[in-house]
Amino acid sequence: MKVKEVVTIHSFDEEGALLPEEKETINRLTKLPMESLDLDAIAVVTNVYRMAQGLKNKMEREVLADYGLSWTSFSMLYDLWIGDSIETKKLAELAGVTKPTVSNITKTLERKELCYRKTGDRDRRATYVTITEKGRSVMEDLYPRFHQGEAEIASGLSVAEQKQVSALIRKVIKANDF
Amino acid sequence: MKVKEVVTIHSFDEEGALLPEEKETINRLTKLPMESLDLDAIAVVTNVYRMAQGLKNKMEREVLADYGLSWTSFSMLYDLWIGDSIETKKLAELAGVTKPTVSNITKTLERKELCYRKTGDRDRRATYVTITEKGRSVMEDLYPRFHQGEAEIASGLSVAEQKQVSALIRKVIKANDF
DNA sequence: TCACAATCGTTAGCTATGAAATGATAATAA
DNA sequence: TTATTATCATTTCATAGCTAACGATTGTGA
Repeated sequence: MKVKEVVTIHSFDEEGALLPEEKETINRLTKLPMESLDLDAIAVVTNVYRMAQGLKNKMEREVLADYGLSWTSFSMLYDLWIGDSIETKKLAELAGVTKPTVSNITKTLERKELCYRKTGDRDRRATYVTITEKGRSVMEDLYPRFHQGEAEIASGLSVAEQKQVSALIRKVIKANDF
Repeated sequence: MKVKEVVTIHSFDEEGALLPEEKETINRLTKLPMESLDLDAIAVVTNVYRMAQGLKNKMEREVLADYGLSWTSFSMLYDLWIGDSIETKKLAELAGVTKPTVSNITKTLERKELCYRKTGDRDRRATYVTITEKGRSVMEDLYPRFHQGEAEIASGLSVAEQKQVSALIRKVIKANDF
Protein backbone atom coordinates (compact mmCIF):
# COMPACT_ATOMS: atom_id res chain seq x y z
CA MET A 1 0.00 0.00 0.00
CA LYS A 2 1.27 3.37 -1.02
CA VAL A 3 1.66 5.98 1.67
CA LYS A 4 0.59 9.47 0.69
CA GLU A 5 3.59 11.73 0.49
CA VAL A 6 3.29 15.00 2.35
CA VAL A 7 5.64 17.79 1.42
CA THR A 8 5.94 20.68 3.84
CA ILE A 9 7.27 23.82 2.25
CA HIS A 10 7.27 27.26 3.78
CA SER A 11 4.40 26.36 6.01
CA PHE A 12 3.65 28.49 9.01
CA ASP A 13 1.58 28.01 12.11
CA GLU A 14 -1.04 30.45 13.34
CA GLU A 15 1.61 32.67 14.86
CA GLY A 16 3.44 32.94 11.56
CA ALA A 17 6.36 30.79 12.71
CA LEU A 18 7.95 28.18 10.47
CA LEU A 19 6.82 24.62 11.18
CA PRO A 20 9.37 22.31 12.85
CA GLU A 21 9.46 19.87 9.91
CA GLU A 22 10.77 22.42 7.50
CA LYS A 23 13.19 23.70 10.12
CA GLU A 24 14.69 20.23 10.35
CA THR A 25 14.80 19.79 6.59
CA ILE A 26 16.65 23.05 6.05
CA ASN A 27 18.97 22.08 8.83
CA ARG A 28 19.68 18.72 7.25
CA LEU A 29 20.22 20.12 3.77
CA THR A 30 22.41 23.03 4.72
CA LYS A 31 24.41 21.03 7.24
CA LEU A 32 24.40 24.12 9.42
CA PRO A 33 23.46 24.30 13.09
CA MET A 34 19.83 25.21 13.53
CA GLU A 35 20.79 28.02 15.89
CA SER A 36 22.32 29.95 13.02
CA LEU A 37 19.00 29.95 11.16
CA ASP A 38 17.05 33.13 11.71
CA LEU A 39 13.58 31.65 11.54
CA ASP A 40 11.81 34.89 12.36
CA ALA A 41 13.51 36.65 9.47
CA ILE A 42 12.45 33.84 7.13
CA ALA A 43 8.88 34.22 8.30
CA VAL A 44 8.88 37.99 7.81
CA VAL A 45 10.30 37.87 4.29
CA THR A 46 8.21 34.93 3.13
CA ASN A 47 4.93 36.20 4.49
CA VAL A 48 5.39 39.76 3.27
CA TYR A 49 6.24 38.55 -0.21
CA ARG A 50 3.29 36.19 -0.25
CA MET A 51 0.87 38.89 0.77
CA ALA A 52 2.21 41.27 -1.85
CA GLN A 53 1.84 38.66 -4.54
CA GLY A 54 -1.67 37.83 -3.41
CA LEU A 55 -2.88 41.39 -3.34
CA LYS A 56 -1.33 42.15 -6.71
CA ASN A 57 -3.07 39.17 -8.28
CA LYS A 58 -6.38 39.98 -6.62
CA MET A 59 -6.35 43.57 -7.79
CA GLU A 60 -5.30 42.75 -11.33
CA ARG A 61 -7.98 40.09 -11.67
CA GLU A 62 -10.85 41.73 -9.83
CA VAL A 63 -10.37 45.42 -10.53
CA LEU A 64 -7.71 46.31 -13.07
CA ALA A 65 -8.61 43.69 -15.70
CA ASP A 66 -11.58 45.82 -16.77
CA TYR A 67 -9.16 48.30 -18.27
CA GLY A 68 -6.38 45.82 -19.03
CA LEU A 69 -4.05 47.51 -16.58
CA SER A 70 -1.30 45.83 -14.63
CA TRP A 71 -0.53 46.75 -11.03
CA THR A 72 2.42 48.84 -12.12
CA SER A 73 0.53 50.53 -14.96
CA PHE A 74 -2.18 51.48 -12.53
CA SER A 75 0.26 52.66 -9.92
CA MET A 76 2.01 54.81 -12.52
CA LEU A 77 -1.26 56.23 -13.78
CA TYR A 78 -2.16 56.99 -10.18
CA ASP A 79 1.10 58.89 -9.76
CA LEU A 80 0.30 60.90 -12.88
CA TRP A 81 -3.22 61.49 -11.64
CA ILE A 82 -1.90 62.93 -8.38
CA GLY A 83 1.12 64.67 -9.89
CA ASP A 84 -0.23 65.57 -13.35
CA SER A 85 3.13 65.69 -15.18
CA ILE A 86 6.21 63.75 -14.07
CA GLU A 87 9.65 62.96 -15.53
CA THR A 88 10.43 59.37 -16.48
CA LYS A 89 13.21 59.23 -13.93
CA LYS A 90 10.92 60.22 -11.08
CA LEU A 91 8.19 57.83 -12.25
CA ALA A 92 10.72 55.02 -11.99
CA GLU A 93 11.62 55.97 -8.42
CA LEU A 94 7.98 56.31 -7.40
CA ALA A 95 7.01 52.95 -8.80
CA GLY A 96 10.22 51.22 -7.71
CA VAL A 97 11.05 49.98 -11.20
CA THR A 98 13.82 50.69 -13.70
CA LYS A 99 13.68 53.31 -16.42
CA PRO A 100 13.29 50.84 -19.29
CA THR A 101 10.20 49.53 -17.54
CA VAL A 102 8.82 53.05 -17.38
CA SER A 103 9.51 53.42 -21.09
CA ASN A 104 7.56 50.27 -21.82
CA ILE A 105 4.65 51.02 -19.55
CA THR A 106 4.20 54.64 -20.58
CA LYS A 107 4.36 53.47 -24.17
CA THR A 108 1.48 51.10 -23.46
CA LEU A 109 -0.46 53.77 -21.57
CA GLU A 110 0.15 56.19 -24.45
CA ARG A 111 -1.22 53.67 -26.93
CA LYS A 112 -4.35 53.52 -24.79
CA GLU A 113 -4.41 57.32 -24.83
CA LEU A 114 -4.22 57.52 -21.06
CA CYS A 115 -1.06 59.64 -21.07
CA TYR A 116 1.33 61.36 -23.46
CA ARG A 117 5.08 62.03 -23.47
CA LYS A 118 6.88 65.24 -24.25
CA THR A 119 10.55 66.19 -24.28
CA GLY A 120 11.54 68.69 -21.59
CA ASP A 121 11.99 72.34 -22.58
CA ARG A 122 14.84 73.29 -20.27
CA ASP A 123 16.61 69.93 -20.41
CA ARG A 124 15.96 68.19 -23.67
CA ARG A 125 17.31 64.92 -22.26
CA ALA A 126 14.35 64.64 -19.91
CA THR A 127 10.93 63.33 -20.91
CA TYR A 128 7.78 64.46 -19.14
CA VAL A 129 4.78 62.18 -18.96
CA THR A 130 1.35 63.73 -18.53
CA ILE A 131 -2.05 62.18 -17.87
CA THR A 132 -4.79 62.81 -20.44
CA GLU A 133 -8.45 63.59 -19.85
CA LYS A 134 -9.25 60.00 -20.74
CA GLY A 135 -6.67 58.87 -18.20
CA ARG A 136 -8.30 61.03 -15.55
CA SER A 137 -11.72 59.64 -16.29
CA VAL A 138 -10.39 56.08 -16.09
CA MET A 139 -8.92 56.84 -12.68
CA GLU A 140 -12.14 58.44 -11.48
CA ASP A 141 -13.90 55.20 -12.30
CA LEU A 142 -11.16 52.86 -11.17
CA TYR A 143 -9.76 54.39 -8.01
CA PRO A 144 -12.84 53.97 -5.81
CA ARG A 145 -13.03 50.29 -6.75
CA PHE A 146 -9.32 49.84 -6.24
CA HIS A 147 -9.60 51.47 -2.85
CA GLN A 148 -12.45 49.18 -1.95
CA GLY A 149 -10.17 46.26 -2.75
CA GLU A 150 -7.50 47.68 -0.46
CA ALA A 151 -10.01 48.07 2.34
CA GLU A 152 -11.22 44.49 1.86
CA ILE A 153 -7.72 43.10 1.99
CA ALA A 154 -6.86 44.90 5.20
CA SER A 155 -10.23 44.31 6.82
CA GLY A 156 -9.05 41.16 8.56
CA LEU A 157 -7.03 43.38 10.86
CA SER A 158 -8.27 45.90 13.39
CA VAL A 159 -7.37 49.53 12.78
CA ALA A 160 -4.79 49.32 15.55
CA GLU A 161 -3.23 46.27 13.94
CA GLN A 162 -3.20 47.97 10.56
CA LYS A 163 -1.33 50.92 12.04
CA GLN A 164 1.07 48.51 13.71
CA VAL A 165 1.84 46.65 10.50
CA SER A 166 2.36 49.87 8.57
CA ALA A 167 4.70 51.29 11.17
CA LEU A 168 6.82 48.15 11.37
CA ILE A 169 7.04 47.61 7.63
CA ARG A 170 7.79 51.29 7.19
CA LYS A 171 10.75 50.77 9.48
CA VAL A 172 12.05 47.94 7.31
CA ILE A 173 11.60 49.98 4.15
CA LYS A 174 13.53 52.85 5.65
CA ALA A 175 16.34 50.71 7.09
CA ASN A 176 16.85 48.99 3.74
CA ASP A 177 16.26 52.05 1.59
CA PHE A 178 13.56 50.21 -0.36
CA MET B 1 11.88 82.98 -10.77
CA LYS B 2 10.71 79.43 -11.12
CA VAL B 3 9.49 77.69 -8.01
CA LYS B 4 10.58 74.09 -7.64
CA GLU B 5 7.61 71.79 -7.98
CA VAL B 6 7.17 69.24 -5.26
CA VAL B 7 5.02 66.25 -5.95
CA THR B 8 3.85 64.20 -3.02
CA ILE B 9 2.86 60.68 -3.95
CA HIS B 10 2.27 57.83 -1.57
CA SER B 11 4.43 59.47 1.03
CA PHE B 12 4.19 58.31 4.59
CA ASP B 13 5.29 59.74 7.89
CA GLU B 14 7.35 57.87 10.46
CA GLU B 15 4.29 56.06 11.73
CA GLY B 16 3.48 54.78 8.26
CA ALA B 17 0.44 57.03 7.87
CA LEU B 18 -0.36 58.83 4.63
CA LEU B 19 0.69 62.48 4.57
CA PRO B 20 -2.13 65.05 4.71
CA GLU B 21 -1.28 66.56 1.31
CA GLU B 22 -1.95 63.34 -0.55
CA LYS B 23 -5.06 62.77 1.51
CA GLU B 24 -6.42 66.09 0.32
CA THR B 25 -5.43 65.44 -3.28
CA ILE B 26 -7.18 62.08 -3.37
CA ASN B 27 -10.18 63.70 -1.77
CA ARG B 28 -10.25 66.46 -4.37
CA LEU B 29 -9.83 64.07 -7.30
CA THR B 30 -12.33 61.45 -6.21
CA LYS B 31 -14.85 64.02 -5.05
CA LEU B 32 -15.64 61.68 -2.21
CA PRO B 33 -15.80 62.57 1.48
CA MET B 34 -12.47 62.00 3.18
CA GLU B 35 -14.20 59.97 5.87
CA SER B 36 -14.92 57.22 3.37
CA LEU B 37 -11.21 56.82 2.60
CA ASP B 38 -9.63 54.03 4.59
CA LEU B 39 -6.19 55.56 4.99
CA ASP B 40 -4.87 52.77 7.19
CA ALA B 41 -5.74 50.18 4.56
CA ILE B 42 -3.94 52.25 1.92
CA ALA B 43 -0.87 52.38 4.12
CA VAL B 44 -0.89 48.62 4.75
CA VAL B 45 -1.24 47.67 1.09
CA THR B 46 1.22 50.24 -0.22
CA ASN B 47 3.91 49.56 2.34
CA VAL B 48 3.68 45.79 2.11
CA TYR B 49 3.91 45.91 -1.66
CA ARG B 50 6.84 48.29 -1.53
CA MET B 51 8.76 46.10 0.88
CA ALA B 52 8.13 43.01 -1.22
CA GLN B 53 9.36 44.76 -4.33
CA GLY B 54 12.43 46.03 -2.53
CA LEU B 55 13.41 42.69 -1.10
CA LYS B 56 12.85 40.93 -4.40
CA ASN B 57 15.10 43.41 -6.20
CA LYS B 58 17.76 43.25 -3.50
CA MET B 59 17.91 39.47 -3.55
CA GLU B 60 17.94 39.20 -7.32
CA ARG B 61 20.73 41.75 -7.64
CA GLU B 62 22.89 40.82 -4.66
CA VAL B 63 22.46 37.07 -4.39
CA LEU B 64 20.59 35.39 -7.24
CA ALA B 65 22.29 37.19 -10.12
CA ASP B 66 25.38 34.97 -9.64
CA TYR B 67 23.38 32.07 -11.01
CA GLY B 68 21.04 34.11 -13.19
CA LEU B 69 18.04 33.08 -11.14
CA SER B 70 14.91 35.15 -10.62
CA TRP B 71 13.10 35.25 -7.27
CA THR B 72 10.50 32.81 -8.52
CA SER B 73 13.06 30.48 -10.08
CA PHE B 74 14.93 30.37 -6.80
CA SER B 75 11.80 29.90 -4.76
CA MET B 76 10.78 27.02 -7.03
CA LEU B 77 14.19 25.43 -6.85
CA TYR B 78 14.00 25.78 -3.07
CA ASP B 79 10.68 23.95 -3.07
CA LEU B 80 12.25 21.17 -5.13
CA TRP B 81 15.25 21.09 -2.81
CA ILE B 82 12.99 20.59 0.19
CA GLY B 83 10.47 18.36 -1.54
CA ASP B 84 12.68 16.57 -4.09
CA SER B 85 9.98 15.81 -6.66
CA ILE B 86 6.79 17.84 -7.06
CA GLU B 87 3.94 18.04 -9.58
CA THR B 88 3.65 21.16 -11.70
CA LYS B 89 0.27 21.93 -10.21
CA LYS B 90 1.60 21.89 -6.67
CA LEU B 91 4.62 23.96 -7.66
CA ALA B 92 2.25 26.62 -8.95
CA GLU B 93 0.34 26.69 -5.68
CA LEU B 94 3.50 26.80 -3.59
CA ALA B 95 4.99 29.67 -5.56
CA GLY B 96 1.70 31.49 -5.97
CA VAL B 97 1.95 31.67 -9.76
CA THR B 98 -0.02 30.18 -12.66
CA LYS B 99 0.78 26.92 -14.38
CA PRO B 100 2.07 28.50 -17.58
CA THR B 101 4.60 30.35 -15.44
CA VAL B 102 5.69 27.08 -13.90
CA SER B 103 6.05 25.60 -17.38
CA ASN B 104 8.33 28.44 -18.44
CA ILE B 105 10.41 28.54 -15.29
CA THR B 106 10.97 24.80 -15.07
CA LYS B 107 11.90 24.88 -18.73
CA THR B 108 14.56 27.47 -17.95
CA LEU B 109 15.75 25.52 -14.90
CA GLU B 110 15.87 22.38 -17.03
CA ARG B 111 18.02 24.14 -19.63
CA LYS B 112 20.42 25.02 -16.82
CA GLU B 113 20.31 21.37 -15.76
CA LEU B 114 19.04 22.26 -12.29
CA CYS B 115 15.93 20.09 -12.59
CA TYR B 116 14.23 17.67 -14.97
CA ARG B 117 10.63 16.90 -15.84
CA LYS B 118 8.97 13.53 -16.15
CA THR B 119 5.42 12.47 -16.95
CA GLY B 120 3.61 10.80 -14.04
CA ASP B 121 3.28 7.01 -14.04
CA ARG B 122 -0.13 6.68 -12.45
CA ASP B 123 -1.63 9.75 -14.04
CA ARG B 124 0.00 10.53 -17.35
CA ARG B 125 -1.56 13.99 -17.37
CA ALA B 126 0.61 15.06 -14.47
CA THR B 127 4.23 16.14 -14.78
CA TYR B 128 6.70 15.69 -11.96
CA VAL B 129 9.62 18.03 -11.58
CA THR B 130 12.72 16.80 -9.78
CA ILE B 131 15.85 18.62 -8.64
CA THR B 132 19.18 17.39 -10.04
CA GLU B 133 22.49 16.96 -8.25
CA LYS B 134 23.67 20.17 -9.86
CA GLY B 135 20.53 21.87 -8.59
CA ARG B 136 21.23 20.62 -5.09
CA SER B 137 24.78 21.88 -5.20
CA VAL B 138 23.62 25.30 -6.41
CA MET B 139 21.21 25.49 -3.49
CA GLU B 140 23.88 24.43 -1.01
CA ASP B 141 25.95 27.36 -2.19
CA LEU B 142 23.10 29.82 -2.62
CA TYR B 143 20.79 29.21 0.32
CA PRO B 144 23.14 30.37 3.09
CA ARG B 145 23.72 33.63 1.22
CA PHE B 146 20.04 34.04 0.50
CA HIS B 147 19.28 33.46 4.14
CA GLN B 148 21.85 36.04 5.15
CA GLY B 149 20.02 38.51 2.92
CA GLU B 150 16.74 37.68 4.65
CA ALA B 151 18.33 38.23 8.03
CA GLU B 152 19.77 41.58 6.94
CA ILE B 153 16.44 42.78 5.64
CA ALA B 154 14.62 41.93 8.86
CA SER B 155 17.43 43.11 11.13
CA GLY B 156 15.92 46.58 11.46
CA LEU B 157 13.23 45.03 13.64
CA SER B 158 13.59 43.38 17.03
CA VAL B 159 12.75 39.70 17.26
CA ALA B 160 9.51 40.59 19.01
CA GLU B 161 8.61 42.99 16.21
CA GLN B 162 9.46 40.38 13.58
CA LYS B 163 7.12 37.91 15.25
CA GLN B 164 4.46 40.60 15.41
CA VAL B 165 4.72 41.42 11.70
CA SER B 166 4.63 37.76 10.73
CA ALA B 167 1.59 37.04 12.85
CA LEU B 168 -0.36 40.02 11.52
CA ILE B 169 0.52 39.45 7.88
CA ARG B 170 -0.23 35.78 8.30
CA LYS B 171 -3.69 36.80 9.44
CA VAL B 172 -4.20 38.83 6.26
CA ILE B 173 -2.96 35.99 4.09
CA LYS B 174 -5.36 33.59 5.72
CA ALA B 175 -8.35 35.93 5.62
CA ASN B 176 -7.83 36.59 1.92
CA ASP B 177 -6.78 33.08 1.00
CA PHE B 178 -3.55 34.39 -0.54
C1' DT C 1 36.44 76.36 -27.36
C1' DC C 2 36.71 71.62 -27.35
C1' DA C 3 37.27 67.15 -25.51
C1' DC C 4 35.60 64.31 -21.84
C1' DA C 5 32.47 62.96 -18.49
C1' DA C 6 27.85 62.71 -16.59
C1' DT C 7 22.95 62.22 -17.21
C1' DC C 8 18.68 60.93 -19.40
C1' DG C 9 15.78 58.03 -22.17
C1' DT C 10 15.25 54.42 -25.40
C1' DT C 11 16.39 50.11 -27.81
C1' DA C 12 17.84 45.21 -27.89
C1' DG C 13 17.57 40.82 -26.04
C1' DC C 14 16.36 38.01 -22.61
C1' DT C 15 13.19 35.78 -18.88
C1' DA C 16 8.77 36.15 -16.38
C1' DT C 17 3.88 36.45 -16.22
C1' DG C 18 -1.02 35.83 -17.11
C1' DA C 19 -5.34 34.81 -20.04
C1' DA C 20 -7.05 32.11 -23.48
C1' DA C 21 -6.78 28.35 -26.48
C1' DT C 22 -5.01 23.67 -27.37
C1' DG C 23 -3.85 18.87 -26.69
C1' DA C 24 -3.60 14.93 -24.00
C1' DT C 25 -5.28 11.91 -20.50
C1' DA C 26 -8.56 10.34 -17.05
C1' DA C 27 -13.14 10.01 -14.96
C1' DT C 28 -18.01 9.69 -15.48
C1' DA C 29 -22.45 8.89 -17.46
C1' DA C 30 -25.46 6.94 -20.86
C1' DT D 1 -18.39 0.68 -24.52
C1' DT D 2 -18.72 5.18 -26.07
C1' DA D 3 -19.62 10.01 -25.57
C1' DT D 4 -19.17 13.67 -22.55
C1' DT D 5 -16.96 16.08 -19.01
C1' DA D 6 -13.14 17.18 -16.08
C1' DT D 7 -8.34 17.75 -15.27
C1' DC D 8 -3.36 18.63 -16.44
C1' DA D 9 0.22 20.74 -18.83
C1' DT D 10 1.69 23.24 -22.63
C1' DT D 11 1.56 26.64 -26.41
C1' DT D 12 0.34 31.16 -28.07
C1' DC D 13 0.24 35.93 -27.63
C1' DA D 14 0.48 39.89 -25.18
C1' DT D 15 2.64 42.93 -21.51
C1' DA D 16 6.11 43.48 -17.79
C1' DG D 17 10.65 43.65 -16.20
C1' DC D 18 15.60 43.27 -15.93
C1' DT D 19 20.69 44.32 -17.67
C1' DA D 20 23.59 46.04 -21.03
C1' DA D 21 24.38 48.83 -24.86
C1' DC D 22 23.33 52.91 -27.35
C1' DG D 23 22.22 57.75 -28.73
C1' DA D 24 21.33 62.31 -27.52
C1' DT D 25 21.99 66.23 -24.54
C1' DT D 26 24.15 68.80 -20.92
C1' DG D 27 27.91 69.96 -17.82
C1' DT D 28 32.86 70.56 -16.90
C1' DG D 29 37.71 71.24 -17.12
C1' DA D 30 41.76 72.28 -19.76
